[in-house]
Amino acid sequence: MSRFFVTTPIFYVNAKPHLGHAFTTILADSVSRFHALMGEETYFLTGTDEHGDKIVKASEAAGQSPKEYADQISALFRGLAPILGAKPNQFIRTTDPDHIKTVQKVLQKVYEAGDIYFGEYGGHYCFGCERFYTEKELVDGMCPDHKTKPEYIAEKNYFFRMSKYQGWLIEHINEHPEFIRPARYRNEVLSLLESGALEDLCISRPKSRLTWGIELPFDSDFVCYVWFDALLNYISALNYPRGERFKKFWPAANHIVAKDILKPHAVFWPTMLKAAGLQPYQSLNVHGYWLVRDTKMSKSLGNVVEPKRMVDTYGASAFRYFLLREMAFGSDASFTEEALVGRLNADLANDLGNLFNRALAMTHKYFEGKVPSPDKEFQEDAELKHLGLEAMQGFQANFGEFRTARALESLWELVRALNKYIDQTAPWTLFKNKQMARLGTVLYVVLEHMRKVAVHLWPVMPEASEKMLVQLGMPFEQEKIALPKEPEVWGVLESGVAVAQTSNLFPRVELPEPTPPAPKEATAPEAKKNKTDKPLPKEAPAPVCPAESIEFTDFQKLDLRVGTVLSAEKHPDADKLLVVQVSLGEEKPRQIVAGLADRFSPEELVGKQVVVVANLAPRKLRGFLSQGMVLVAKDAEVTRLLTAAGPVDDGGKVA
RNA sequence: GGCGAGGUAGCUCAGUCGGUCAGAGCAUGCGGCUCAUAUCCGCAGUGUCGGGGGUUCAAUUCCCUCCCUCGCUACCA
Repeated sequence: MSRFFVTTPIFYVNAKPHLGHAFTTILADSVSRFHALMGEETYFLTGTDEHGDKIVKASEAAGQSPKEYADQISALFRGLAPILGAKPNQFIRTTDPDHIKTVQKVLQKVYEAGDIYFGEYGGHYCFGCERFYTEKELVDGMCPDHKTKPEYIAEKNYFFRMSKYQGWLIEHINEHPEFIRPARYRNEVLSLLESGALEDLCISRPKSRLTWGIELPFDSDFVCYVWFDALLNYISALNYPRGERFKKFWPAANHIVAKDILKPHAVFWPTMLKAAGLQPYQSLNVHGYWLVRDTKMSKSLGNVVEPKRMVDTYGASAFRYFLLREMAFGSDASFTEEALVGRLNADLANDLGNLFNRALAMTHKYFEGKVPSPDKEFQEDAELKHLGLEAMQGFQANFGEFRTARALESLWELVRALNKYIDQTAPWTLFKNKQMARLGTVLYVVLEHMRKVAVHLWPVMPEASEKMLVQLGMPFEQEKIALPKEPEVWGVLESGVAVAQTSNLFPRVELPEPTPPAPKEATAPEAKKNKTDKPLPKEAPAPVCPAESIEFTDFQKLDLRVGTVLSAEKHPDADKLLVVQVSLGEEKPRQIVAGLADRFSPEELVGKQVVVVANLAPRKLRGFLSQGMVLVAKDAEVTRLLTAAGPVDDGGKVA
């Protein structure tokens, strides 16, 4: 029996679950179910990633210990799958003792193999900042923040000899087209690998700076870098190295990730596996982002779609269908409730739901609710079967490669063909003409195809699919379904079996009342149907700020000052940069490197009063220290300096 | 600036190793049916397949160039 292991990334517990996490989980669940129906033994893994500096910071902010904090957020993620109708086989946490042991085993193994070595890292440590600075970051040899000379510390860190495997990885990717897909991400990784030398990966953090992590087995003064720890969940969950699961499911691993974590999965992870003497995973499947009204949605922005509300409002099946139907594999997609409602009505209510309802109703009207026996096959029956065969094959081929949108598109060709077939054969006319044998055949052909559709939809909408099958008098039994044969088998539905009287799985829905403002032209049918005699209310002013709001104290963190530009010149080694000296009423003028050379000439700036961010962390830009940021206002057309309406003393505060 | 991916009907997209390849769904208009969830079926469109140039008997599909969008990166602060 062939095997299929599918994973989501383990989600980082520094924020609550949102649409992106929901999608990844739904996609993993659906492909897992698909492969199960295809006759494979499947294992579906998800979980949470809980170590690292960011978690420490977040827990401090919440006034909790890292573990308490991680427990709390992890529980939210654990609760996500059931809401979505997803059934992972395992939920792993990187704080699980078994995982920790495995990570240490692998570290030890790679260490003994000689692929982990001591190296001296960074060196310039500023005690004020509690961090290292690279040569590049230092300003005249001083800490840019504290203006003190950092101490040179030869901090020993452990490095993974990743560079050693660069050639191997390139070759492996070239030889296995399915290793990273879709191809655009494969190309991206290849160009990354081929463009320059891969550096070794620093995989340790000294405990003096971070203790919230897994201790290195060969040096108790260090903990493991969070990515090295996290990626290993994929095998620790299988009880590497001796577990039954590991023997069964490795290397049949198919990872699903969003495009932001492509590099760790496409570069770190395979080279880690290679170094540990393990075979690389089978495929890395990269999907895009869900945008919200074409604006980026992420943990750090406030415009997060709440998966639970969508499920509560529309049902898990419809929500899953929409996400899997709408996002082209690898590309970004836009989430709007209008689009969701549009799909739900057009595809599910009108096409599929109505098909079920009309077919069941006719079975009751003409055959007392029992599946009729088919008689002689007509040409039109054969044609429909052929179309159905191709539709189902198309579904399977695409779903197997994670292209769920195309798979569903293909299956819907059958759904639409069934509606058409009913119209063409006109059962109501056959009934009137007492052609019962033909009528029985027609209805049987429709019902049997509906069964096939329902079975294929199980991975996408398990709940709805099972209800459809109950309505057809054939409750879902996973063991009895052989999806690979479904396109061709015929006559599975038994004649004489009672079917449901009606089907109301997908009622039409309207957009919930406080209709969100639609900046773009609405595409949902409701937009037109809601038209009344009254003129539409004047469009509300577009929400100006999609970003999350901040507290006043956050604003206060900014030290905005007015200053006069004393001089400005082009940066000698940069096209876009100007080096300007701005008087802020301090002893010395500030040197600010501004990316304005393409918009302003140096002469335009000299003598002007500008607004600058005075407490921005200083940084060297192309060799020149920049101690602030000059603010401008811009639209699509112009860029203008931000200034006060009248003269203000240099150093005047903006508040 | 460099690298990469794209620009195809109002919208979302499919497609072409150059020759019925100008398509699907949604939206729009008209017509039909009545089994059905005001559902379904049929018909009708519009498109300079981003602009320009080139190769060819023939290009949306190949080459060059320009413009625009997005991603990564950088001299983005």
